Amino acid sequence: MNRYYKQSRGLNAVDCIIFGFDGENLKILLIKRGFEPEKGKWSLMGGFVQANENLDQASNRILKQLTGLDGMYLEQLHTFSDPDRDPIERTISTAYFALIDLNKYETQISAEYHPEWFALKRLPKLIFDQQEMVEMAKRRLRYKAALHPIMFELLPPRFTIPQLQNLYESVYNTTIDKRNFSKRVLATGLLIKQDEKDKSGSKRGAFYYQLNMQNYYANFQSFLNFIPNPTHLIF
Amino acid sequence: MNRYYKQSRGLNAVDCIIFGFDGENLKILLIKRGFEPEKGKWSLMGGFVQANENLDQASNRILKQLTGLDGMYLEQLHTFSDPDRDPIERTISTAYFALIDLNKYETQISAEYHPEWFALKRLPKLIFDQQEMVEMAKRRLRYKAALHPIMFELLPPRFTIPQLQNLYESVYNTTIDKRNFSKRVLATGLLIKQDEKDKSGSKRGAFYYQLNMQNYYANFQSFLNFIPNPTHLIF
DNA sequence: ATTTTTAAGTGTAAATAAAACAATTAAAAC
DNA sequence: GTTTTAATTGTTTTATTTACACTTAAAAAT
Repeated sequence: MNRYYKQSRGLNAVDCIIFGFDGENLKILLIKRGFEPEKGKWSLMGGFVQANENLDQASNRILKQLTGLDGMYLEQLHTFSDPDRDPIERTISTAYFALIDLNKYETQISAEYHPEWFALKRLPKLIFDQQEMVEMAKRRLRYKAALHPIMFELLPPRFTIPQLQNLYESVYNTTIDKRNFSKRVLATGLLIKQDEKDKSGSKRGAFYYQLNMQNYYANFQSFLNFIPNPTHLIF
Repeated sequence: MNRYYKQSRGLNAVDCIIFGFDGENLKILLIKRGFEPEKGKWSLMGGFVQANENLDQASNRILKQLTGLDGMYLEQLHTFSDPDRDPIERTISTAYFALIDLNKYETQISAEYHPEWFALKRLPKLIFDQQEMVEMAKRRLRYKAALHPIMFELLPPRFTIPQLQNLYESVYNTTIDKRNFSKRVLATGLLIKQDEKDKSGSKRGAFYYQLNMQNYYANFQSFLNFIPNPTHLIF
């Protein structure tokens, strides 16, 4: 036997929801779709899965193509499979969500896709079922970040506590008491204080911190609680 | 255009990890695979996705075939996609995990699959990458049940607090103080005490409770905390 | 009938964690 | 040197979680 008999075959694709943070707003990276149907419309970066690769490899390949970056935080989100989600032919697409340090990303690498960052609050209309993919990715990010220290993936290697707090506040659209916030994050043992300060945000300057990578990997799976009242937050 | 050009097409399947609880042990339902390759080996219940259905529909169809049951708790888990995971031809499989009330399930409905319940601790060897699927499903169940009230899906409509505690203890392989446990579950407002007792487990008998369905659906997305010290539990 | 056995049911105090709250300080700008 | 701005830091109060043991209902045994 070299094929299963009488089964319908289709295409498999991946679509990537790429999150970045510019210090103000949580954003996602969109491209202008380069082929029909819906050519020229805003779209998630995606592509077909090749015969010799799995979904993780496909999404990594596609992200590298667009951003030039390797080894970013990448997580399988959900597989979308409505028979008619792609009008051309049946295509089952697995959505991945990626977190990148927006500063590392260089536009010129992928000029052919005309990529642009859009604030989550001001997304353009997306093709197919990608709106739903983005909604799910937002929910997942909020869910996961309430419990695990993944937000660091959106920041540069050196960051300040006020920057980190801004990020949390913007993802959860809330405000957090800064005394309690800094107590909490420092109590995790994940941060190492640097000697230098970031002077860009204020006159006094704020000390840089770096991740303690050892503790980071060791504690990644344990629960955190950065967000006040997670009991009452609905995701 | 009526097809994408020069792309490789393949099969899509679903595989179901079906959990049940017999009062003692957490179990999963396996079948004897009915076709080659690996015919006659223990396997998850699964099947190919048809042209006119999405993955949720496919998994529901397959679960109905095996158990005769509709509308059980069912959640997409992860899509497994290594190019050679199925030796016959490329098949990308999406794993679903299902929670059912083991009492509702009737063996005779699906005699052709020779299904059997196996305690998680004593699983037979499974085909392909299904071992990995089961591992992931176990992790997901423990993760999710620590935060959301999904364990009720494994119990009959009327259950006792000691039964519920047994279930939690067996899923987390731990012991919980019964005073604290009952305080916690009653504090959720999810349980309605019945007049009758279950006399099967003890001389004195334990009062039955039922889910308050209104609160159940309303609070499903909020976090719970049934498990002592979730901060220190590693999933 | 009385006693024994078994698991169900229940309350309080101590410890820990989370929330509320405001004054001081570093450094640039003027 | 004075002003301005945001960073930094600690304590008190409140809420939650944990630890801990005796009483009771009901069947079974005598």
